[in-house]
Amino acid sequence: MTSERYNARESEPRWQRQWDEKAIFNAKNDDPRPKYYVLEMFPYPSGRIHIGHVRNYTLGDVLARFMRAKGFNVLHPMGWDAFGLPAENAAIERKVAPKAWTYDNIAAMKKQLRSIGLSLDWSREFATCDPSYYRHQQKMFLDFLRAGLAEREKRKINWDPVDMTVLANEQVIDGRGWRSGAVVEQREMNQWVFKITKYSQDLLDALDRLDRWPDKVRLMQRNWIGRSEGLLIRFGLDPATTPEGESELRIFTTRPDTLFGAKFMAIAADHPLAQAAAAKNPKLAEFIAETKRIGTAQEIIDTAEKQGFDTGIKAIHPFDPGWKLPVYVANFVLMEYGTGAIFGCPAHDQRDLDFVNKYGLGNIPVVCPEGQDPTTFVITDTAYDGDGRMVNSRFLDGMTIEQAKEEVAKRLEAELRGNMPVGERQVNFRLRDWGISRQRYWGCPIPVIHCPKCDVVPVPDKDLPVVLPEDVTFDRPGNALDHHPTWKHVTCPQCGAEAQRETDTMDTFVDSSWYFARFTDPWNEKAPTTPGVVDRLMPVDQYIGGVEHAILHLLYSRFFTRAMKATGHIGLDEPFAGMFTQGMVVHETYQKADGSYITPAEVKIEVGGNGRRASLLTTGEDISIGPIEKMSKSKKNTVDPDDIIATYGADVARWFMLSDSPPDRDVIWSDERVQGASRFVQRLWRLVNESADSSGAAPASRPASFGPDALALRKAAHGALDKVTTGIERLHFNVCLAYVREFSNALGETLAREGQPSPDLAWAIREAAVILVQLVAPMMPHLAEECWQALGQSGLVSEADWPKIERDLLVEDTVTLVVQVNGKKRGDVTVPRGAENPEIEAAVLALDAVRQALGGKAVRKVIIVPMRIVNVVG
RNA sequence: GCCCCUGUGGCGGAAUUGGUAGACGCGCUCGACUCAAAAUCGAGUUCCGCAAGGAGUGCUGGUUCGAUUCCGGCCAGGGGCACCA
Repeated sequence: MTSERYNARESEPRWQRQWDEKAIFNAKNDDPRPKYYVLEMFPYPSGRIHIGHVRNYTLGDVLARFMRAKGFNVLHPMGWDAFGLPAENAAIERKVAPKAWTYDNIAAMKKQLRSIGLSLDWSREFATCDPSYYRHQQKMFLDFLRAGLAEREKRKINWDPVDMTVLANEQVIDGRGWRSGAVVEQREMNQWVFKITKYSQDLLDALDRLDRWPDKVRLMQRNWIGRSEGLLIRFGLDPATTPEGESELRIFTTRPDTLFGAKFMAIAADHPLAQAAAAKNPKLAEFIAETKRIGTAQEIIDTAEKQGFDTGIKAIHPFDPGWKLPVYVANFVLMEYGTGAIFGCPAHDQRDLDFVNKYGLGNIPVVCPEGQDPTTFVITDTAYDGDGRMVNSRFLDGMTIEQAKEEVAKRLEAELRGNMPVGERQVNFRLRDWGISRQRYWGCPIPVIHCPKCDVVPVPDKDLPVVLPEDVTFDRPGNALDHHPTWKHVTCPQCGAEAQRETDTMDTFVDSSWYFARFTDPWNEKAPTTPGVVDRLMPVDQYIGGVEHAILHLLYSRFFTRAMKATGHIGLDEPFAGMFTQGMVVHETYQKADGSYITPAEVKIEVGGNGRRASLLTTGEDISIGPIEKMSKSKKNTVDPDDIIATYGADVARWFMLSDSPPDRDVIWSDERVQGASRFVQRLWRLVNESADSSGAAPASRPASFGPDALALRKAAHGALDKVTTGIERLHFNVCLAYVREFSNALGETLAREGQPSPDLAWAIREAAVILVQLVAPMMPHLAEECWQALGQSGLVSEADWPKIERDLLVEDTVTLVVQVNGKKRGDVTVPRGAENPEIEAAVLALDAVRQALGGKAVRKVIIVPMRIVNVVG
């Protein structure tokens, strides 16, 4: 018997080397078995992995190892999202080249990742900053350009003044840059965009079919795409009040039913009509300028009061030529959405109501709630946006909102001004095209050349890749690529004239929008993907990552895959068949009396009768235990994966990550519980060794029959196997671990019995131990290998087939039914499996507890739920 | 403001399609082993009650033989979006 403790520090690197040498985790592209593609979001090589990575990759690894055991050709690759600003910041702060810094970080992180014991196919590893990757990205950019999926546009863009770069709308959070946190300014610039809006409807519709995605993520994407159905209406303008050359005002509305409640029109400050009117009205021009100035800081917009300025222009109501509506420039109307103009119906829109109340324009209710007398229905401070019947609306009166919308649309579609219908049904999306130009050095160069004669000229395929120069300096702010003395100066590929390279690089979200496809054949030097391969290994069956990428990365990837399909690089639309968003790792915070934060390592926790106390290890002074928060450097509540692995081993870290919380919820890092995981590792090691000892005399072949002890153990083993199997398939890892522990307790109890086991029990113990080790193998692979060896099993457990469930063992001969009287539990009754209802009823009614609970009352009804419960109603 | 999610012991959390609430673990209490500690093993641990028994899944109504689960209304916490027409 082994009394030695399991030594993870010695064991783990040994097994990692063995897996490595045998290359057992490498997927083959010509493997005939069904494939299973597990992917965790690849990391940015910041230099160190954090505990969140450990959780992310452990979740994926359990699935990968499980599916491999189930006989799938598992693709489980890893790479590096290696372009991005931190490398440039490091270059500025530490005078190291971005490339060297990045690759050093990759080497360091790879070493750390290996220490977790992940079953990754490292043969497919790549970094997105490598020309062998981004050359294909440049190729696809040119393909997109030819297909009309990439365009150059003069656009109002979000400028981050700290990072000195453009940000996509998605990257502006609360008016600030997502990375720098600086207040974002609006500027006009030439921009490369990807035409994601061409797929707005498709990206929306396909969400319904992504049934293995979290509802939450689908909903977020739905909202982000923001489809709204409505009516485009061309309002005529009163010529007497209108600047030369302007004759109509186009608005978009989702509420055409409220047209008779209109009190004003409002247009954006940068609407052409506003500009035209401002030409003759200095005060208006001043108002517009003011609005735009405020418009640069999102924070102020959010808190700004609704303001307007009467242009003097009058619009004509489409149903009544005599009805004139004042046209205001308003600070709450955006040029970017719809047509940059609205009609205001104050009675049924709070914002419009606030506006008219400020400028004294009044309101007329046109929708009256059911049961309310229309003649007394008045709106003062609160707009009514509920359901009801149309009132004060001429031919619409009495209709429902839906009927009125339809009627207005029908009439305005039929009415012509000039040759154009006055109304036109339209669908609007909130989604904007994806601006990808970044004024940065450390990114994928956009492969075009600006020629003074030929304009924008794509770099010819034969000249790809356009490689980043390495001799760059970061001595002044802005784009180091643009500052390079020679790189941008080239001749035009078409006419040979002196020309300039595009010095903008691509948003790093482009890099991560197709890496999953590249993993299918990263060795292909000629093309981004290989036709026969990519469609066999894609889509990703299970993608795992943080919910923070629910919109940006996932939506971009869905678009990019469609664009790749349109340009012949892939055969499918949706890259991720299954998506899982894992929770964060959080930790308590600790603060000294002066409010400064203390790291967990510096704190001693004592648990007494009156709760937990914390004190400083060094001085013993009292420390207050603060709220549980996301791990962050500023709160100092982080734990270092290296420390954890050095102290406890990777298996303990993995087991802990899986054990406490469901994977989609936050998990609280707690030292006590990590120690609990550590205890289980030792317990399992003892249990397996004891099993090996007590089953030494087991017969080589399966006994013909089993005694009650052996049978009970076998039932426990196969029961656990069954539950863990379905648990892993559903990603309910925390529950799986509970079943594993339950089963290990059962094995422990069997082993604790006195005396030498009989041959059949010895055989059952061996079987149980083997199954236990296999159940644990996806979660704690190193320990499992060690145990596998201790049990004398051949080969590696990482290569073993998943055990076969003997379903006969899951079926009991007798069934214990809970007995209730009037819904309250009063006992139970055990009957033979397949007993008939009258038989059960008789047995139940014969119970003393039942008779007592009935207290002499007659039985009105007996409800029997097969295999579960009997309820006697008295 | 709009949309969504989540509320179960001291704690993390279990609980097929409505069918024994609290699996499993952490912590705690008591005991065994030990000179002692650690480790390990055993017993207990939702609340009230000596017990019999009763109450109990945020609160409150409802549907049902039966509700943590379904429906209505509140309350609390978390997340997403936002002058979006």
